[in-house]
Amino acid sequence: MTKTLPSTSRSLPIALIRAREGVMAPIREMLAETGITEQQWRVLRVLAEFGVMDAKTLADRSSLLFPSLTRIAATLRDKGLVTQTRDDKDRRRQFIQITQAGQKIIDDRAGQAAQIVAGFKSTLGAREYETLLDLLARLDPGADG
Amino acid sequence: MTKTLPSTSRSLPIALIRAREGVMAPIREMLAETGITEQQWRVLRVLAEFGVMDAKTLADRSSLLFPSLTRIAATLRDKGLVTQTRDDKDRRRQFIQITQAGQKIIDDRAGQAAQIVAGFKSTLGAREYETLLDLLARLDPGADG
DNA sequence: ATCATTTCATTAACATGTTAATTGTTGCGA
DNA sequence: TCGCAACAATTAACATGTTAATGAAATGAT
Repeated sequence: MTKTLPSTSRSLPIALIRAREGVMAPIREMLAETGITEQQWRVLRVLAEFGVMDAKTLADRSSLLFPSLTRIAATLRDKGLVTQTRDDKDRRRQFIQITQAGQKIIDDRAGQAAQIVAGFKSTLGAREYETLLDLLARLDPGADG
Repeated sequence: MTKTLPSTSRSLPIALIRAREGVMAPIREMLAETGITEQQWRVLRVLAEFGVMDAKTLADRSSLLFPSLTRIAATLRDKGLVTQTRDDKDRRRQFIQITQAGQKIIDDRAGQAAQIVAGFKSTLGAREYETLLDLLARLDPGADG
């Protein structure tokens, strides 16, 4: 027998897109005031959390493809929000570090961003929020499970 | 007190991105053989499910922004997969319809796509799969709830 | 009828997603 | 040492995401 596709209204890929749009809309609105994009914010957040790291690790932790990170890092460097330095031991490699200006953006907006996320958590309820994160993690092949 | 951001590993936006990547990877792989993109596939699926419709409705049902749909519709028209006709009553409007060639792509791949989705459903379990769709819908401001 | 407003659609400009090709380095084995 | 595979990073090329500006057509008030 031939399986039929689910109606688009119950399609998992489309549901993921719409949920992401719903969550990102207020965050993008907040970030618009800072002049940086959602992806640039993600990179700065990872750098703020883990400190200096090589580009490959940064791309992985930011969930960005390498070509995207190349462009984003150049943009952030031009804005003075990160610095790039070559590894003297292995000159193919590059280290990326957040600057004070970059850290200030994180510090200034972290509370606001946390409130937005807290809003969604209270919308779903703390218990279902955790359930959602667990289920999403199980769709990610990069995760443990 | 100031709330702190969740660790990026438990960030809802990042979890949504990674889950979407996990789900889309095998679908993109399948679509690569057909020469159409994920978004083009989404447009064709909506047209196959609902039939001819105006561009605005199509953009909405495909979860695409209007400028994106404009380009995608032009691409699909050039490939002979859809037709575009002006509304004689209101010449601003445009109707878009799937062609036989477009329908054939859907018919040829629908089973394969359904199997991929079924794989995720069995990974999570039918019950949790439905729970996930419900939770995702509650993050979408466009939905009812 | 005329003008301002609204609506549908396209276009522009820039950033990112995605795959493939290319460049510069390192390391290893013949 | 030479040559080559492997790796890090960039660049290229095309498609899409996103916001803003613009064009084109309908609507409504006066």
